[in-house]
Amino acid sequence: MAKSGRSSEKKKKQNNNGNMAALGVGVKKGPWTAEEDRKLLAYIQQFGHGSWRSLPAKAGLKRCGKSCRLRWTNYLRPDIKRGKFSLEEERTIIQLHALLGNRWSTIAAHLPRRTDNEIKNHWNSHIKKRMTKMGIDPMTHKPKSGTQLLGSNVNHMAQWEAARLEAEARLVQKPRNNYSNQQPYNLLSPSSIHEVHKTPTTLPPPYLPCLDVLKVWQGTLWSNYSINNESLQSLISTSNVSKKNSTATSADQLRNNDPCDQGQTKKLNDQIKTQMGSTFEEFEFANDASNFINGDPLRSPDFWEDFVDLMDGSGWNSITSNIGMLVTPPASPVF
DNA sequence: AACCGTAACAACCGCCGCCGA
DNA sequence: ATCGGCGGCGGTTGTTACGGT
Repeated sequence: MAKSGRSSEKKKKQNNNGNMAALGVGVKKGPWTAEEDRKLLAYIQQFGHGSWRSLPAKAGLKRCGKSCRLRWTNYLRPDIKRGKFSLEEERTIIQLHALLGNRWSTIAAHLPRRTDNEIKNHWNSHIKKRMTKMGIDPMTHKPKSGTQLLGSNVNHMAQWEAARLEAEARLVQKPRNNYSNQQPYNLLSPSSIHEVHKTPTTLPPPYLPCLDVLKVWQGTLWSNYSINNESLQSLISTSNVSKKNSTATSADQLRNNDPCDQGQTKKLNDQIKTQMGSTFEEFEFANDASNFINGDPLRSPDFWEDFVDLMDGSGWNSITSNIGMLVTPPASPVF
């Protein structure tokens, strides 16, 4: 904890955060009723959630603010996708978990319209068990025999990629979390509140940045798993999605699916990727403005030193000359 | 029909970090 | 620099549904 000066008394207070019981008022727990859902939804529709702490009283609920917030974010929010996880979603979860561990909110940021709670539950009740059955340690993503699934170069990439994914998650989460902060929700009125999650949302999809690096990463990581594709397939799902689909390369993904295709930039990236191999990630990071928040780079000075060395003089020149394009090298920040 | 084990998922709890006073 | 309020996160528990005996 960064703020070490906090007293235990304060902690006690915090643990009762938003809890009406702390105020001596009876607070309801347990499953939410349809009536409670209706009240919560109606209030947020009209006023936005505002302060969660004060919401229950205003909305006429005998719940704590925290409970209301959880009910909203994990169940009532209209931009939530529910139901079975697709093959692609499961694969993304496994890959991101290999990189990030149990950082469910970060993982959720890369799965549009899925909540961290849902992903966590799905991991614990489905994926984790399947991995264990297959003799794979779900925490390390390695076979229990100890054989490494990831090559060393991939591990190196993983370090950077984990940082990258977290940074992207921050970018994703900000607009999504602010979605209803102070603004009333403008929804259709479903006949049953408990059908909210089945009702197609009238809201625009949450903002998601283009995850080129994730795509590249996925292709690389997947091809570096030493277990065969049939095993992976059974690990992910029993569905009949073709092996060809499931093992599409990052280049294929960029070529076929990339909604953010920017012509020459993509061509350059592809060429550089070929030229640079695993160091492509470093290039992309430096070349992406979203890796800087308020002007601060999301990577360490050490990284930039390495990167500048890499890009210095002949390295960059050989890449650009092979591509046949005149491109200025990405600038490194000043520390 | 009753009981039991398991799966799935909703909800809670405690801790932590951020931010404004 | 410190404190308190607040929201978010991850771990855990509780509840319900369902299938097998």
